[in-house]
Amino acid sequence: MADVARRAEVSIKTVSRVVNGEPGVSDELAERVREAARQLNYRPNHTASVLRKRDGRSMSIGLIVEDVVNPFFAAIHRGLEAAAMDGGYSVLTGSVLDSTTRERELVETFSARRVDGLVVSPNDDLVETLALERRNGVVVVYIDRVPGRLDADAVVSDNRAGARAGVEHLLASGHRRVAMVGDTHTIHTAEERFLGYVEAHAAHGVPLDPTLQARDVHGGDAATEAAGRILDLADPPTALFTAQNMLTVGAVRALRARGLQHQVALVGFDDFLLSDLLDPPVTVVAQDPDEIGRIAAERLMARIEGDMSPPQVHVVPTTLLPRGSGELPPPAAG
Amino acid sequence: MADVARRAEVSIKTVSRVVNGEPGVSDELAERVREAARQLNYRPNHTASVLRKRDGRSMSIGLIVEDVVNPFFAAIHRGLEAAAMDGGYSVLTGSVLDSTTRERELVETFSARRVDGLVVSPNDDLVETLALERRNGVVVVYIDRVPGRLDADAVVSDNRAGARAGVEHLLASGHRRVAMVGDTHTIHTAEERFLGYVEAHAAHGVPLDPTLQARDVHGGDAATEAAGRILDLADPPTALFTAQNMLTVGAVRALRARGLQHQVALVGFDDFLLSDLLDPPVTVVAQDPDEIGRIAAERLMARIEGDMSPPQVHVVPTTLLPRGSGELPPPAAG
DNA sequence: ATGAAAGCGCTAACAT
DNA sequence: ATGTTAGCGCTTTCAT
Repeated sequence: MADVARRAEVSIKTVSRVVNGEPGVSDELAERVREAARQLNYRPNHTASVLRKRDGRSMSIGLIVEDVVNPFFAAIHRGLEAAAMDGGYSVLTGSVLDSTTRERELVETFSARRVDGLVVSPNDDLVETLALERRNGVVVVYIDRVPGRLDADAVVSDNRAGARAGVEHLLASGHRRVAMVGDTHTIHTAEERFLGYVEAHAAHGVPLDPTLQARDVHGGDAATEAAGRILDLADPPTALFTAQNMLTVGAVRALRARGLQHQVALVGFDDFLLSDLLDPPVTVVAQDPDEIGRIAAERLMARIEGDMSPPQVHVVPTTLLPRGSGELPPPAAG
Repeated sequence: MADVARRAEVSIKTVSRVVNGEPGVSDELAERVREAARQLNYRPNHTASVLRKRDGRSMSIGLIVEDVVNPFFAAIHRGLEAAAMDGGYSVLTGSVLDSTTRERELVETFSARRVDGLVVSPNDDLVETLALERRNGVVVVYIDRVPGRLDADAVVSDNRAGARAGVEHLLASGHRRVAMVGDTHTIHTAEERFLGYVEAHAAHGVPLDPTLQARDVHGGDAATEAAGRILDLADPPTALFTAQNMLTVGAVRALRARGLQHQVALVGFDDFLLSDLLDPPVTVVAQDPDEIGRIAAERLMARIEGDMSPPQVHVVPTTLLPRGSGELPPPAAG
């Protein structure tokens, strides 16, 4: 900036005014400054500007997700990025990849870089860590999970209602033995989906059979195995409900391996690419991850800009997409 | 930092030494400083540190891709992030989403934030913009495309050899009319894959038929339409080669719509989730995007740290994965 | 082993 | 309308 000032033969402050579009500079000087900046290929140093500014906002936010390759999180990322960019914010990203250490590292790194806010899917450990950052003025919005003590906004799918709708869809067409494959039960989201499964059964007066429930199943391979075990039972289910996209894919493989994909019905939670091209096409309860990302960004920006209203849970509705696998009828009663 | 110094009753410089693990502080003082930092919940201000430091490296890099939701770029993102984190770098991300304006904005934003380097898949316009940034010391690595004038490292799949292998796979099993659906021809990558298609034909002495070539096809819907048009020809192809993952999916839809998925062979470039679960399973030429991301990060970090060797193209091999769709034989000669 | 002072690129506060 | 000076949080340089 000093170089530009020298070249344009004005004071540094005048350059600052022109660069930031502040009033009080004559057209002539402004043009001289712009020309000098062009010649020197000048780029404002945003970080230096932040350092000096009164409110010190860095106009950047951090997104911490389990894995950017998971299409659900990738879509959240895109929704968030679009909204953030509209608001003038940049996005730092990090994948946790099941490593608690890495999670902490990411929070610390982003914090040292003075992000104005963080969007995270928290486990209860992390909520503690985040509490410290928040005392330093970092704003937090939770996605995909609602922490035990709600100390900040959270944006989640309507997990319970969505799961309930999916399972009721099966029960309504006559299924009485509906198995469930669910993720780690300490994850709030997984628990909610399980409750939806339970509620659907209660609503239809169908008793629950614990042998049909595989919980704490994490990842596609584990799901293939778990679904397989249940399908191989002496008294097997006539339908499956899988509570997460990777689990659904795992279950499809298990059904295929047994040639049961046209006999046993399947409803999955969370849509995935090509689900409509499988045989049969897979019925899913679709989430709206783009929207989750967008809302998270907007809540975060509102908070950064001073919104002090009490923390809220923002619930994004889900949509049941009947495609075939969920409409297979139960075998004629024997 | 001043607060910590006051609390520990030492000078600012001593705090700085402790925080940065520099020698020359007695154990006793160091412990006092650490305790004060803990009590005050102190976080070093990385940006201030960068501003003052001699070499002024921000230890951050920017990744600019077309769309973080595309699994190919998502995987690159993950590979890049993992390697960057190992090297102590943070990652800023941005999706271009087919907008040239946005592309420029992202470059400027990242530049103003003083990233040390950028990883981008460039179009020729952008290469100009980037040249300016590079004069300011920003290092660039290209991915997925090789620009006309090679002024920086590039990391790409072996597009030509991969495409050639895929098409030869079809020709070797007797196909003589192999159609091609390819992306915008100004994209270097698309052009290379087309050349692979041409080379395969030359190697097998099979003449090219321009009516079987749909180029400049962008996105899944366009591919469905383009593949459909070719399949509806009076003298249709017996096999398809699709040069990008979205195009492959589009072609699958076109085949399905006509009930031809078991008659017309299909080989796609770039693998995609569930390609093995479709009916028939889709034969693909798989890329290794994780590896592309990793190598890009490593080249970038080496350059940032002063590697001045001439720019190089790093070619990542591809793998033909025969799964079924590519092994459908041509109909018995009539 | 410890610290005081200057200054990175910029903006706030106050001149002129 | 334009400029001067101080200082953001930190590291460098140079003392002690």
